[in-house]
Amino acid sequence: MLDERKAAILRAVVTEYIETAQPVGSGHVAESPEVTVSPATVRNDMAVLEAEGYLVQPHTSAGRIPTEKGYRFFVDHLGGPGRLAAGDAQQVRAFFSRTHNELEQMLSDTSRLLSRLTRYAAVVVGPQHQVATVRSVQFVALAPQVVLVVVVLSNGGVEKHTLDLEAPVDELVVNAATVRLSAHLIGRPMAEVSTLDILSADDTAGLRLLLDAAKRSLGGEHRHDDQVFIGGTSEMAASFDAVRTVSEILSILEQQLVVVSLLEDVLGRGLSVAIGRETGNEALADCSVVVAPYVIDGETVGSIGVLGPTRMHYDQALSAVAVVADRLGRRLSEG
Amino acid sequence: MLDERKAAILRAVVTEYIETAQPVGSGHVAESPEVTVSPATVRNDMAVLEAEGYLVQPHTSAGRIPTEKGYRFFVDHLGGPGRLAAGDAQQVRAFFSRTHNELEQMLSDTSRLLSRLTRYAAVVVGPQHQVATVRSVQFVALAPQVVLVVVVLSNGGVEKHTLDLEAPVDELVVNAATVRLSAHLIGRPMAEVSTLDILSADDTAGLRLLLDAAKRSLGGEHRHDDQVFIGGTSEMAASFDAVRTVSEILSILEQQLVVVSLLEDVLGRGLSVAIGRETGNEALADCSVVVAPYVIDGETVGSIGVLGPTRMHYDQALSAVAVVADRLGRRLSEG
DNA sequence: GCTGGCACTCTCGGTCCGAGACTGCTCGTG
DNA sequence: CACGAGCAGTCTCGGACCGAGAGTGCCAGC
Repeated sequence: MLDERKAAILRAVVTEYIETAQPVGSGHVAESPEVTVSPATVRNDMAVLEAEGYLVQPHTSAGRIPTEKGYRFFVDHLGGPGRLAAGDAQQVRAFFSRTHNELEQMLSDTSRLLSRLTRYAAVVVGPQHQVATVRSVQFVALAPQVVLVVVVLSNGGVEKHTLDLEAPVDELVVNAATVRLSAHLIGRPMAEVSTLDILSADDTAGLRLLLDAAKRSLGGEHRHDDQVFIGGTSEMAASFDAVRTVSEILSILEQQLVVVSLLEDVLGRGLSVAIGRETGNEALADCSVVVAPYVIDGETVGSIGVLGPTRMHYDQALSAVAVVADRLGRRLSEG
Repeated sequence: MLDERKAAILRAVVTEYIETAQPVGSGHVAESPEVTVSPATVRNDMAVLEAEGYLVQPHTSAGRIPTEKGYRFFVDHLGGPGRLAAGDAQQVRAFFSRTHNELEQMLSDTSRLLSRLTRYAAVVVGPQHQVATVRSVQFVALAPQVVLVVVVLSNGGVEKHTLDLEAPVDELVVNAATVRLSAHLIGRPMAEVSTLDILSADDTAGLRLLLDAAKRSLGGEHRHDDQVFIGGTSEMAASFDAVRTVSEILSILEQQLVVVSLLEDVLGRGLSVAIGRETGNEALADCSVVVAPYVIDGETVGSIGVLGPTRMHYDQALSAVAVVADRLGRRLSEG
């Protein structure tokens, strides 16, 4: 563990480096109000901090910059109170009290809000449909062998699946399927669809075909269906200085699956911040990710996060993400 | 108009500059097989081309680079045959013969395909719902004063609108609205919704309220609802060398409205290529946009395009966009 | 009218300082 | 003996300088 003075020095280095992106020398640290000793003493401590892996020197006779371990200590032990600036808090309140017509529109706007607040890229993973209850089910024939099943959920979400059948089905069968599935599913959470016993022995082959396809499609692996909304990539780009880096990060962000599993990994590990390689993604070595889950009616159904450089304003990002996640969850719980 | 030799010289400059991103000198041009004169002669002609605004010199005693006017002439008069490489053509065929379950998934994948083919950012604007015919209409109550109207279209698209009502409506009214609107709308194109006379004199106030809200919402300005799928931003980023530029372009791409109107502007002017400032957007001064409409059942319903640096491989981009637009339209026409 | 030749210009990559910013170490001091 | 002042040493950075290379414009000759 670090003694108090070393912690103060580490904190000064991290905050100044985040601000200036320049290696920080002992002189600057000594000027910090929290550090009351002379530069020479600071130098001794910085040498220790380097030996213990919290700081590195880009080259001899340069200042120091934090390592991942340094940021980690900063985030874990030196984190500020994390209050949102008054103006920003006001902005969030205003945003969520405005009316948002469509669910997707609102989630997309939320990612913009979050990126505006933090000036980093923001990711919003839409609420899992699993926990929402079903309000309506309908089969619609598009072609003789193609039927669309449309499910409307209590949170305003709509899920649709195209069913490609092996045999043509009749209009009557399609209607029968609608009636049958509605009876079983309405009022129940989506998650139950895979456990339901819908078929009965005297159903026609066509009806069996259709219901079976619907059950497989609706109950299947849903990872695939997660909606992801990403905003603020332009702001994110501005905080790096190599096009190469930006391009690699964009490439990651374009792979929605990767983004979703990234967020869930981070959440799963019980953390809400992943720094550099902690993200588990080599291409994000220069990035940090701040994630928070959001909760609807007591259930964790999705997550939001921001992605920025390792030299991120962690306290601001943490509080922004926390507040927005909280508000979003509450807003979606209402109705 | 340019005489044949000057045209050949311009072409050589443009192609080499596109390849190397370096100013092109008279020596290189003279080595081109299409140019048979000596460097000295080339120099004279290049001076003329510069005076007429087709080329510029970054500084004295450097080679020349094309101006927007130079690119424009190149695209208009010097464009190659524009055949897709065999491998790429194969890739497109394979892509469109694969099954794509959901419409949105397919459009999103199409933008990826196009960006992979061209190595620039690709934009796909989803088919306007206006021309598709309605297959199903349903009202679903979410809360006493909130009703969702869900419309399923013949192309597999689903449109949903949240209706915030001034007064609570009854379940019976919701069902009545479903029946009524279905009767009027099924089998007709979406566009007709605003011209329909749905209400009759003896309708209850609740039904009037609901149908009226639905009509306004479904028939309203639909610009807002255009679905836009953007892919390949990472590849686009890699072709610029200033982070600042990349960030500005990303900022444009994040504003979907701007992107849509950009594509439509370009189409509207009867062009399919906009070079630099021709895009009408100052932030895209270093970019060019190649756009093609796609046609479903004889109607132009959407457009696709790529966005890259002004020093773009125009012939490749043009052919890729043309082929993909054609295939996409055909694919969506089938069923 | 085209071309070879030539003088000129401008960038680019290297080298070479000197200034500045740090560090590590040593030694005096409370 | 912990701290701090002082000092020598190191490394980067920016500017000056220079030569090589690339390219141009012009001119004279075929």
